[in-house]
Amino acid sequence: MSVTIKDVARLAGVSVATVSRVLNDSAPVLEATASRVRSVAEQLHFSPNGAARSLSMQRSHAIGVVLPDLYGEFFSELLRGMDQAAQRGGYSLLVSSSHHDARGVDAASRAMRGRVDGLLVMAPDVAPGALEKVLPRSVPTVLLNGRAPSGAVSAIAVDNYGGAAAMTRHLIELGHARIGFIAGAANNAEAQQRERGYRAALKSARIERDPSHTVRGDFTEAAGVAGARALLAAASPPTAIFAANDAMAVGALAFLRDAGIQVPTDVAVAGFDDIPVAAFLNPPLTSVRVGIAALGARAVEQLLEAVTRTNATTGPAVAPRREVLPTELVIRASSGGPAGARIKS
Amino acid sequence: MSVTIKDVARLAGVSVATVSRVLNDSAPVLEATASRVRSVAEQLHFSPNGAARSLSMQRSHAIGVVLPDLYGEFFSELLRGMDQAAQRGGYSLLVSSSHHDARGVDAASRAMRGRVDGLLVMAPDVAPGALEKVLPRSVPTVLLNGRAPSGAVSAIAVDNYGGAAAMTRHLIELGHARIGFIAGAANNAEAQQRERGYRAALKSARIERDPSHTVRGDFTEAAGVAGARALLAAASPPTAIFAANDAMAVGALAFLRDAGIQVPTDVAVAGFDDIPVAAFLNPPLTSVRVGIAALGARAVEQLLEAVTRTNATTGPAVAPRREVLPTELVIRASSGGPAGARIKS
DNA sequence: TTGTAAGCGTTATCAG
DNA sequence: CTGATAACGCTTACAA
Repeated sequence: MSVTIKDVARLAGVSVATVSRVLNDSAPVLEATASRVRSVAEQLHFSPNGAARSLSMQRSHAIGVVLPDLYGEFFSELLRGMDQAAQRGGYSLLVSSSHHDARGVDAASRAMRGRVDGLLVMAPDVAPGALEKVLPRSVPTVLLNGRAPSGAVSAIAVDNYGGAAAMTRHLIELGHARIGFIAGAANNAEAQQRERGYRAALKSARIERDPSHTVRGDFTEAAGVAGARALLAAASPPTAIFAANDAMAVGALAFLRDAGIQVPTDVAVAGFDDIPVAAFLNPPLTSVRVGIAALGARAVEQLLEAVTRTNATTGPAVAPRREVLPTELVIRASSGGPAGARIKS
Repeated sequence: MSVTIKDVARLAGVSVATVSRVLNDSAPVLEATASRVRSVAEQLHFSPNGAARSLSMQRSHAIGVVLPDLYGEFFSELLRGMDQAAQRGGYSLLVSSSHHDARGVDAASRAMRGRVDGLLVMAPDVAPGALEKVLPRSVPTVLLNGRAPSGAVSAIAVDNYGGAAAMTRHLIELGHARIGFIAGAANNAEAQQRERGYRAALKSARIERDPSHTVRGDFTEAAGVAGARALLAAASPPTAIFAANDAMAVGALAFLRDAGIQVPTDVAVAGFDDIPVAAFLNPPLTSVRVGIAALGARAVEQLLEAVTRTNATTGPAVAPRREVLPTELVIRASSGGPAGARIKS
């Protein structure tokens, strides 16, 4: 098989303990011995076995990431932020995706037992109760963008409610009274929060909500196409369309173009997330900026803090935290607002 | 700490060996004993420690993925395909990104030693020689979309050359003689191959290449904006722009819109990769379809084949393979071609 | 059918 | 400063 610390020890004429000490410089070693060890290790292309290391040190320097999906620019941004923060802390990412129910999350997190020092779980479509039941208590965990669970687990999320409300207000201020909403899946926590924000803003403005002005999608471009089509078929079609995420807004824009409807002149369009491509769309998409990569990075940082604070023997020793990241309105041409403006919410 | 197999054994009144046998059903156990063990394991929420398991079995059921970057829809698609294929085979993904030089790849792959059964390395901007030197010979490895290395390592790639040539021909057939090219980074293998395809197609058509019709980018949207701007500032500006990837094509489209230039009437635009959003752009983007997720999946499958064939004691026992995936031209409105056509190349 | 014990490759403790 | 050796948690002969 592969070359082990024993091989290095033998060839260098020392004990494995000494090799370990040299390579980690965890204890003083005669420079003569040390350099001999180093050169042998070099020649043999030795690098320590991670599994053995994890087992012995009770630390894997890896964190597990459990995701619902891996579709679209949102997730690559999220992973990018996570990976950066992890690498900064000397950690790697063990990724597992397409877990949409509690059982899937359970299976994924079990499979990671012993291989990760902490868990990042994003499961917007799993009920908090069910979720909490399957989360391992052996490693620190941070929940991402879900419903805040009842119990003692840390969570970080985006201000979905506030962002959606701010966007809705923006459209209202632009003079729109009939604002269509392309919602996300009914059981998706983020989708629900954004929808509540939309409704609340309408209510505050004393605008009665037309039920035919809300259609349900699933966060994909195709759903945006279908959603826009449905909204415009309403008895009194909306003059603005707010999609619960950017992918659906992209679909809406595509539909409107095909239908020969001008944006924003005939219908204004807005999205949520502000994925990188949003600024380059035609027209550029007004959106709610989330700072996706920053969200991922923050989640990792919070988790790593808990990990390093967690003494292996005493168990999780850090109070669960709940963090909500603010959003910012980014106004571009698709809404017909004062392009370039950014409004913190 | 966490509950181990010993705890289960003790509470069930059996030996750890029996617990192991029951949980993996690796040997016959009296049903009475078995169910007792299972129920104790259940109650204790036991799941085996992965590191210990890997160490003992010499198999981690994880594969390492070393990437240059994690930016844009290309990489989320790629990871999606990989994750799907991995999950199908009972494997997880250990991801490490932003490795642009041989040293980075070296560090990443060393860090994965003992934690993964195989390695997927994408390093288009690392010279094959340098790359091969740092690749571990202890685990099977598959190279993704790089230059084919000299030696004995498997590789899988997309037909960048053929795809780019086909796209260039498409634009020529549409009547364009001045075709601008927004290239990728000079040291990026994929970018080079695509550029060679573009040049070859021009040559075949006896079109003399205007040096000012090639500008260099870096695969980002911003580079596409700058590239389009530079091309249109040429003494005799091109009537078509072919960007070496879709992200840059997106940037080009954005620039053209801002400049009030009609696509495809004034200038035709084409990209490469056919990322999912391409079909929803305005206008829809003509591109070279790569099947990004399929590429990732295929890479994992090929690697897994090598992994399962690799006997732990005899070392890699599978002949290195080289696979090139075909591309397909997807013609949409941005090139002004017969929309909906798909041409295999 | 079950238990004992020898690894797997490191790190860390304890003598020397 | 260095070497034995006991963990780490699991699997798997080998015995019984």
